[in-house]
Order: sequence, then structure tokens, then C-alpha cells
Amino acid sequence: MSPMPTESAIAEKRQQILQGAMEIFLHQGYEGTSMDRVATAAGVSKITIYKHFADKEGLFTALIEQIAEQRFNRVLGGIYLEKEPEEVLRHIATQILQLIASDEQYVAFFRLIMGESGRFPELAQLFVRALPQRAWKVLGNYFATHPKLDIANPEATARIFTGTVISYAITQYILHGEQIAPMPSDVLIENLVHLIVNQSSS
Amino acid sequence: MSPMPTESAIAEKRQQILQGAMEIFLHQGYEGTSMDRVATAAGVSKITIYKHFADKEGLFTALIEQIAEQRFNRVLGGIYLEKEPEEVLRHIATQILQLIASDEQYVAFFRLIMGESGRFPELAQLFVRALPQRAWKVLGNYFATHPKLDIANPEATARIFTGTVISYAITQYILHGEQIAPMPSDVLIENLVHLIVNQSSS
DNA sequence: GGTATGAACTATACCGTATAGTATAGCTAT
DNA sequence: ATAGCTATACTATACGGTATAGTTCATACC
Repeated sequence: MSPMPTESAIAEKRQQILQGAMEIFLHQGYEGTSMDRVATAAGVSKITIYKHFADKEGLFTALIEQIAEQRFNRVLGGIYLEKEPEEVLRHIATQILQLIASDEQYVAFFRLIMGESGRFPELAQLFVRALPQRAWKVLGNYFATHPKLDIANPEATARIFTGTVISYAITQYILHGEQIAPMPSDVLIENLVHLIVNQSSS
Repeated sequence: MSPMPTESAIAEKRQQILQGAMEIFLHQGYEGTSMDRVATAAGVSKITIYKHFADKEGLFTALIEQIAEQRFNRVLGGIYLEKEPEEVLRHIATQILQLIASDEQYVAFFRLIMGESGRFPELAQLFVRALPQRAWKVLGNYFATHPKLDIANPEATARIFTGTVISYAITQYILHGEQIAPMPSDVLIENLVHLIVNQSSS
């Protein structure tokens, strides 16, 4: 019979290509990335890439899909909602900001998704579903059900919370605002948490 | 003597080039833009572009500088802080969101700045200075001085306010989240304004 | 164990097109 | 007369994608 390579071997090559593609796409953008450079970075022949992916666009979308899936698990995967609301919220915000600040690939991924969202609207929506929308659901549910909180609109409050945190990350880390417009992250977080936890229900 | 063109004529040509550059750069990105297409769009010979700008990068930075300057005046230029805080804040947030939602060029500009912020960090910082930083200053000052407001940290509160609004715009309009994660803007704004105005100072 | 098989790979060259930037020559309006 | 323009052609390089020819290696059979 025809000798078959193990399925895992095929999957490994595919992973290897995606790994090389990540290095280049994340830092050079879609148009700035050449298939030759991806091939070199992946340690793979260019034609092998075209055996695994239809074309440059297919490789790019596969890459974004994988990153969007992988990254979510790291942000909200290990969140515990057991303690006092004040501590829970402070912990979530701190964790998100630390993750972004310490992971250059994360920042590059945001830049790529935003920059290409005009030409790849479906990928942008995939990203929204994979990250912010999940965060809104987890937080919205938390706000709605926690006995100590009396929050008028849990969904809107979830958007305020995540929006504040993400906007901070964008201006400070993505747009290099750290030096020109400094603000300690814990000051922002304290004020944000205080605002939400001590919400008056007039 | 040598016939001299009026200074305004030179400035007009420069404007004409920048106008053409805007059409292409905003929608095709930096790498996706060719100088030939810019020349055609501007109705100008390619060599004329190089008489006015050193190279592609110089044209690009000049374009971003101009847009960053122009656009600020439209957002916060005509803001009045005279009425009740609740109404003032609601008006500012509504105005920002309406402007972004109705102006495709604005959205394209955001995408461009974010996408190229890795390769053009100085331009990203220019943007931060021209838009969010000015907004933080105006709002922070308003929060600090308004007699009816008792806000613990005006600067942090200004970041919460603008961060919520901008993040909403990003997920809904830039990342095409409108259909997949709808939320009426006035619901968000009402909750945000209420949170800030009725802040308890415990 | 040895050997043939065939899928997946590599290296390299190639095609047609497009790029950033320059050179040349001629036009236009003051 | 001349500064500033246009049109066109050019150089050298790079692109996405394909073609060719040869290599590796797990399997199937003897």
C-alpha cells in the first residue's frame, strides 16, 4: 500500500510553518510579509507552505485563528471569582495589563488585527468573539449574580470595566504612550474598581 | 529675474499631494500603498511628489501629522462645558461616537495608526499627544474644578471616561463588532455617565 | 533483514508583475 | 528665461506563485 506519513507529522509541519509565519506577520504586517521570508523563518521550503495552505491569505487567516484561540485561554482562563468583588476585579485588571505589558507578541497581535481589520473584517470579528466578547460575558454574569453587588446594567458595566483596561493598554503599550503620558496602572485600577464596587443606585 | 511661483501655489500642490496620499494610505496601509497610485490619485506626476517630500516615509509622516492636527479640532473643538455635568458628559460621549460612526476616514485613520505603531512609534506618540492626551487634559480639568462633582482622582476618571468610549468605538466600528455583539451606544453612555456623576466618595 | 514504493519534502530557477526611486526630455505660465 | 511641472522610460529589486528535479523516510511486501 501507499506509505503514509503519520498524521502528527503533517500537523507538526503545519505548526512549524505557522510558527515561522507568526514571527514575520506579527512584526511586518500582511503586506510587509513575503512568503520567502516566512519559508526561511519556518525552516521550510516555500513550496511546502503552498502544500499546506492555499495562498498567502489562507496562511494568514489560519495564523490569526490559531492565535485568537490560544491567547484567550491565557487571559481569562485562570481567573477565580471566589473572593470579594473588589479583589476579584483588581486581580482581573492587573492580570490583563501585566500580560499585555510583558508580552511583545501580544502587542504585535493587537496591532496586526487592528491594522488589517479593514481588509479582513471576518478576522476582526473572530477576534471580537474570541476575546472581548468572552470577557464581557464572564464579567457581565459576575456582575449580575454576585450578591454583594447592586449593578443596574451588568453588560454595560462589563464594557466599562474592560474598555477602560484595554484602552489603557492601547495608549500606553501599543501607541507607546508610557513616556509621554504616564499613569501608574494601579492608580487607574483602584479608581475603576472603586467606581464599580461602590456604585450608588440612585 | 527668475519667475517665482507664489508660496501659496507651492502649498497648494503640497496639499493636493497629501489629499491623494490620504485616499491611498488610509485604505491600503503603508506597505500596500505605491507611489504611482498616490501620484495618480493626486493628479500629479510621481516626480513632483519627490520634489515635495524626501521619500515614501516622509510623505507618510507628513500625512499623519496633518490628519492628527486636523481631526482633533473636530472632536473636542466645539465642546461646551457650561451645562450640568450629566448633560456635558453625555454630549461629549455621544459626539465622539457619532463622529467615528459616521466618518469612514476616521476609522481608517485609527486602523492605520494602530497597525503602523510598531514601525512608526514617533507617529503613534504624535497621535497620543494630539488626541487622547488633549482629551484627558480637558476632561481632567473639568472633573477637578466643577463644583458639583466630587471626584477623587480627576485624571484617572478622565481615562475611564474616554477609555470606555474609545474601546466601544474600537470593538463596534473598527473591529466590525456591531452585528455580532450589539449594544446601543446610549445605554453604555447612560451607565457610564451615571457611574461618574453619582460617584460615592467613600 | 532487505528492498521497492510513494508521499512529503528541499533547493533552485523561473514567470509575470509591481515596487521605490531616478533620468530625460519637453511643456506651461509668469 | 526659467522654475515647476508632465509624461515616459528606465534600473534594480522584490513580490506571489509555479515548475523541475532530486532527496528523505516510513511503510508494505518478499
